[in-house]
Amino acid sequence: MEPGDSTKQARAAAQLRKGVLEYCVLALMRDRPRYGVELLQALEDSGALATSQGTVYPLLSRLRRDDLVTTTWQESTSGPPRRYYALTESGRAALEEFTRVWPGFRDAVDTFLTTPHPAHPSTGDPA
Amino acid sequence: MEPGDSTKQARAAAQLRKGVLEYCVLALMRDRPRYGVELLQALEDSGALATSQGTVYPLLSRLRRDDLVTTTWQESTSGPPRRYYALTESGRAALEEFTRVWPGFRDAVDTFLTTPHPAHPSTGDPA
DNA sequence: ACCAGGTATCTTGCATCGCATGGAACCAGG
DNA sequence: CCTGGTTCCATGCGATGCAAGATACCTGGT
Repeated sequence: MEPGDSTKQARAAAQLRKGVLEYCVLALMRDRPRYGVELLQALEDSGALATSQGTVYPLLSRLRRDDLVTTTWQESTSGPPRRYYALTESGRAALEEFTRVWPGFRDAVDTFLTTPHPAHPSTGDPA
Repeated sequence: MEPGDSTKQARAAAQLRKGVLEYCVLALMRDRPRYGVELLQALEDSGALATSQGTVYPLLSRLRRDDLVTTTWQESTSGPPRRYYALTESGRAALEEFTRVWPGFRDAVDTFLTTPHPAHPSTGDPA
């Protein structure tokens, strides 16, 4: 890790991932079942959401525990068998729910970051 | 709580807030010192980031502990004195850092949610 | 003087989450 | 047999949002 920007950027980005990662993983399974390392690589390719196995596998366990995904073992031509994760109906519903909520959240953050916040015209004492 | 959407929406939104709240609070202090209840109301007004005192005050304590904000007591005309929070240089730097990181993160999530994810053309076994 | 209500701040305990670390299993090739 | 690559998973830590409760100040009514 370079000591220059990695510290602050990593800190901000790490907190940012919280909660969003779950739904990005669900989104990755939307059109096709995926297996662990594949998800890891897709997140890595996105840049801003790169993470580690220690994050993804417990996350996948939670998704399975909550019946958002089902898994099937499938043999591979280049290594041990892979566990493929596919969305259940609940998983698809959760993904759609998040897709509905996300724009409002995103725009709210954008507004906070870009809009000036002068003295509130109708709140606080005018003194 | 209505059993329909509130549960899922609340769940998704709650996880979403994690990590972002800190920087939205810093953003609210960018142009003017703020006090606790004022921040709470501003977040409430935004809709998507509404939260409670039990979230904001520990957050403000952390910001002060990490020297991202300084505080000054100021008397009020309508109640007990207020503790106003103002950005330090570190706090302003952290806010700017987040402002730099946020667009990339936001766009990455947008891409995951809106882009179809068919079989990867250059990854995975071609079988 | 007394008490109720609104304003404002802060603490405690809980559940959850990202992550570093480490380990285990399977397969191919030397 | 043994090394290396691939894939999976569990454990423990630190940080965070949150509900619930406690404390204190000020104003106004009786």
